[in-house]
Amino acid sequence: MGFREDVKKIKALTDENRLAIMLALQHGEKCGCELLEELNITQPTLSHHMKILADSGLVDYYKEGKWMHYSISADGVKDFRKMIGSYARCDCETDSSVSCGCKETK
Amino acid sequence: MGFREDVKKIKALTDENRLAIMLALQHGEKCGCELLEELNITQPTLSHHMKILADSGLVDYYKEGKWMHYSISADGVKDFRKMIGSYARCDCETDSSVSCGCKETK
DNA sequence: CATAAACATAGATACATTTCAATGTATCAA
DNA sequence: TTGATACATTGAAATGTATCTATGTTTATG
Repeated sequence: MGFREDVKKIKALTDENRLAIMLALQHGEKCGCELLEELNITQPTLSHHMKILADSGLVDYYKEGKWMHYSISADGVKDFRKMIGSYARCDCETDSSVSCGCKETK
Repeated sequence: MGFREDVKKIKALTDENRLAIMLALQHGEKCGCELLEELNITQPTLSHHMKILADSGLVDYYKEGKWMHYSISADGVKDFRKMIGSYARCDCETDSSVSCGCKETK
């Protein structure tokens, strides 16, 4: 099975600074230098975190002049929550009209 | 702010074996020795992972004789998804009837 | 062109995580 | 009591991650 990609995506949210960044972007896009002012980290460290968030699909970005503009990806967070829901759920919540996606053993 | 607890919980799902365990428990409880047969890991490694999942609140357990019975915590996964949703969401999804929980700056 | 601002990359350090072998503990059965 | 099963704990090795300083790149401005 291929959980590797899912693990990689979930790891995007396993850092206190990255959680703070997700909240900071929740009301619209910001550039790196704005985020830098809110987070007590250095610029290379921010660059590192933004790369991880962007790679996960949770954050979109575009370059304008010398600025990088970051924002929450609407599709990214939607897909992310759906993926999380496929692991963090129990039988009593299963939608019986939909295949559970697992192979019945025995 | 205290993201530490949330990071700790999210880390519960950042391991391929632990994702496999969550799926394996999705249709009801299992004991450790059953999980051991499905996962190519040693018994101490399983013990390690189950402790992490139990600490996160995603998995419940009880001891019966020499067996540990593990199961998905319905409340645990519900709270987990809610917590994830507080970070993995964008403005366009915000329920306008509810406070966003952030301090308006400027 | 020279300088400054915004960002990326490289390398190093400190720390965390996963895993296993070895060993300990608890429970049950003969 | 002896032995077997299920599970936990300890300690070590390998690997991964977060962070910084130093430096490079790109873009705009004087």
